[in-house]
Order: sequence, then C-alpha cells, then structure tokens
Amino acid sequence: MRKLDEIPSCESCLKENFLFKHLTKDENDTVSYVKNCNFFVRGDIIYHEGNRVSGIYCVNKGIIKHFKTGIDGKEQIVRFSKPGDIFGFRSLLSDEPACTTAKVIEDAGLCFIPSEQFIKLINDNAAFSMAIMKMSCHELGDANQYILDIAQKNVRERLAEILALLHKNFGETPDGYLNISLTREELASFVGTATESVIRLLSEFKSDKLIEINRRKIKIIDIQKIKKISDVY
Amino acid sequence: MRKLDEIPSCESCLKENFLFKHLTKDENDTVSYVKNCNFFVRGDIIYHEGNRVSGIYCVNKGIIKHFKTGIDGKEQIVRFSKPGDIFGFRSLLSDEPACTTAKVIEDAGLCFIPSEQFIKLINDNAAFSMAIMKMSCHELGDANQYILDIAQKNVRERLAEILALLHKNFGETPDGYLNISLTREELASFVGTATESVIRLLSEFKSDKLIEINRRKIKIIDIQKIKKISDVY
DNA sequence: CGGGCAGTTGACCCCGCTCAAGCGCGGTGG
DNA sequence: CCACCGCGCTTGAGCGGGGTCAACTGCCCG
Repeated sequence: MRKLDEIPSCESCLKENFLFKHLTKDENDTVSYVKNCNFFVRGDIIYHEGNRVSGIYCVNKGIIKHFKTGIDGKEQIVRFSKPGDIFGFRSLLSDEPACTTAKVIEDAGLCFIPSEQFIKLINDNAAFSMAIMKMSCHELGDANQYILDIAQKNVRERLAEILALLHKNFGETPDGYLNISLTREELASFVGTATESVIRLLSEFKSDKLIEINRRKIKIIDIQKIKKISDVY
Repeated sequence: MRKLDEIPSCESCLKENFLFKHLTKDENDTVSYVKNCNFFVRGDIIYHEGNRVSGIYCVNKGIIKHFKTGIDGKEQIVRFSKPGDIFGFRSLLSDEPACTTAKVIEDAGLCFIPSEQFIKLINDNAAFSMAIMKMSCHELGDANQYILDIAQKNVRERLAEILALLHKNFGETPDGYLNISLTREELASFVGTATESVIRLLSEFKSDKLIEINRRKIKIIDIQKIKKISDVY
C-alpha cells in the first residue's frame, strides 16, 4: 500500500456513484477533507473476515473481491466491487465484524471515510441514508437469489450465469474481452465449484462457440445463448 | 384472512421487538392508529414473489416462511419470521418487487403499516432508521454465510446447522420439542436438498441419539453434538 | 536453466438426487 | 362404523453430476 500521487476528487467518483450526489456542498467538502486515499496492488488485503472495520471504502479505480473462507481454507466469493462502489458499510452498520475478506484483484485506488464521518452523514442527510438503505436491501435481494441458484442450479448453469453477470457488471474491453480478469480458481470460488469443473465447462462453452479464451481473458461470443443456459426457471 | 377480534397494542410487540422502542410516544400513537391488524391461518399467502408490497408487516403471533420459487416450482426457504419480527421492508426500501413469497406456516396475527407511514418514520427518526439499517445489514451477513454453507457443506452438515438454528430461534416447548413444526418437505427446502435425504438423515440422527422424532415434532437431545456436526470450518 | 504455479486432462468413485413402491394416519362419505 | 382415498412419510435401488486425486504441460520469472 502507498499514498496516491494525486488524491482523486470526490467529483470523479460522483460521475459513477449515485450515492454521493445526495451530499450538500458542505458535506462533500468535509468528506474530501477527512478522506484518506491509498493505492493497492493485486493481492493486497484491505481487511480480513472477522476484523472490525473503522470506516467505509470507496473504489476510485480497480476491482476488489469479497470472499468468505470455508472448509480447508477454500474461498467462496460473494461479490466484487468496482469503481464507484462503496464497501465495508455492512459491517459498520450492523455493528459486527466483517463477514468477508476484501482483497484486491486489480490494482486499486481506494478512498477511506472514517466511520464517525460516515455515520454523521447518515444521521444528518435523510436522502443519503435512504440511498445506503436501498443499496443494502438491494444486495440482500441479490444474496437471496444466489442462495436459490447455488441450491438448485447445476454447475454448468451457474457458470453461464456468472459469465453473464460479469459481462453485465464489468463490460468489455475495446477488443471484446471481459473487463475483469480472474484465475480459474477465482472463477470456481465464485461459482461454488472445483477448479477442474470450471476448466472443463469453459472449454465446452468454447467448442460450442459461446466464448473465446485467451489465457486468462474471456470473450463472450453469444451472450444470448449463455443467458439461456443460465435461465432454467 | 379475517379481522382480529382484539387489535394487539404495539406495546405487546415492544416487549419482543427492539425496533419500536426507538419511537416517540406520538409516533407510537400514530402507528397504532394507522396500522391494520389481521388474522391468517396456515397456508395463507401474505404476498407473492414478484409483487409490489405496499407496507411492512409486523408479526404479533405465528410463524411466516419466506421462500423463492425455483426449478419446477421447487421452493427454497430463505428465512422465517416470528413474533416481534417485521418483514416486507426489503422490497419497500430497495424499491423492487418482493424477492420472496411470504406464506403462513403457523396461524398468525399480523399488523400492517402502510409504506408512507413507515418511510416517514425512517425519515423523521434517525434512531429508528439506524435500527432498520442495522437489521438489513445483519440479514445480509446471514445471507452471505448461507451462501458459503450451501456451497461448501454437505447435506448432513447443513441439516445439523438448520436444526441448531431452529433451536436457537424458536426454542423448545415445555415438553422439549422444537417450537416450530415443519413438514419434511419444508425442512428440505430450507436445507436445500431432497425430501428423501432429509428423512434419511433425520432417522440417522435419531439412531445416533441426537434427536427424537414424534411425527412432525422434533426434540433436540444433544445440541452440542449437532452443533459439532455443523461446525466443519 | 530450473523451480513454481496456473492450467489442463483423465480416471475414479461417492454423495445425493430421482424414481418407484409401500406404509400409516386422518378425513370423508356411504 | 367401516371402507376408501389422499397426502405425507419412509425405504430401497440405481445412477450420474461433479468432486478429488494424480500426472502432465506450459508459461513466467529469477
């Protein structure tokens, strides 16, 4: 971890993040003043599952994975954060230790807002508070959906769903590849399966002309068919 | 559904529910005035997955199950509500249709608070708002945990975990039975497995002297061993 | 050039799902 | 009162999805 050369202004996040638009000029200035911006590289841990967090993180650039550690240290990824997202608030607001570990998978710039400041914003600004509530309730809906998926879909269907999800959330690079790069193991721990199963299914999708694979980069060729595989309900 | 003979006072819920203690006398009076109380029997549907909800429900008595419907109409239960709990707020606050169906599994008395009133409380009363936020963030942590469990634990471990959870949340009747009565199918759709698997494992637990079974009633004999089976991490 | 790690492939086998048949109990109607 | 029906529960048999283990490859990097 090191200090960023240039502190990103909150305005730069404002473009992508619906949250901070609720702040007044004064509030925005205060946040800009107290926030703490740092640069992290792939592999850096922001916080560990079970630790207390002392504020929230706002992603300026890069990608963070959030995972729980299970049997024999096997990871289960529950979500990713990308530029414009905030994380850490679940633990803060529920007044519990972090339920996941946050780890950088693509070099990231993060702004840290101390909890006192964040709580103050929530208490003072009803619109901001409502936006946070909306976000956490939305995430709860996502989590419920994922419980159903893992319980009832097979691995092939879940992998297709995850590919569609990554495509929707991260989009494509100019040359058509998914704008997120995961190891086979990471993909497996998001889908909730073994690395070998992911590999076999990816090459099956490839020979079915649904995707192209170039080492760690994946190009979605036929998003419609992939969505169809995942939509079994 | 029919009107309750006697409208339960909010004070009666206050005993069990940490939420409404944050309300002022005036707010409490208003809620008491606008709320709408009804009686439901086992099998009644409060709302369907995909529908909009127009307020929140507070459980005065009885038990509600919340489930999603998946492949071939197979249910996946995601949680239960018991006296003192509120539900419906996820959909309301995220401004999305309900992500689960709410169905009565034990005859219930429910108070309904219209959304305008509920939103007003959240906007006016910071402590109440914070309590709701805390609750939704806590549920999010539970959901994340359950994703890990379904992804990594086997059925035996999950069933043990669910039994321990039901024991903790619903307690025992005077004669030592679990204070919630589920069909084998409901148990299966909470654990995320087939009915037959639940039956086989229950009788295994029974011959291991961990539980006793009397038709639909289950008595936990050795909660420590059951917890040990579920704690594989 | 060698070590190490991610990725790949094949073989094997077990957990748990499905299907089918039988059982037990409670409700209903003749 | 009894016979019948239906639903929930139980048990057995079979099998296939997918997890695990092992061996090999290929690329990166020191």
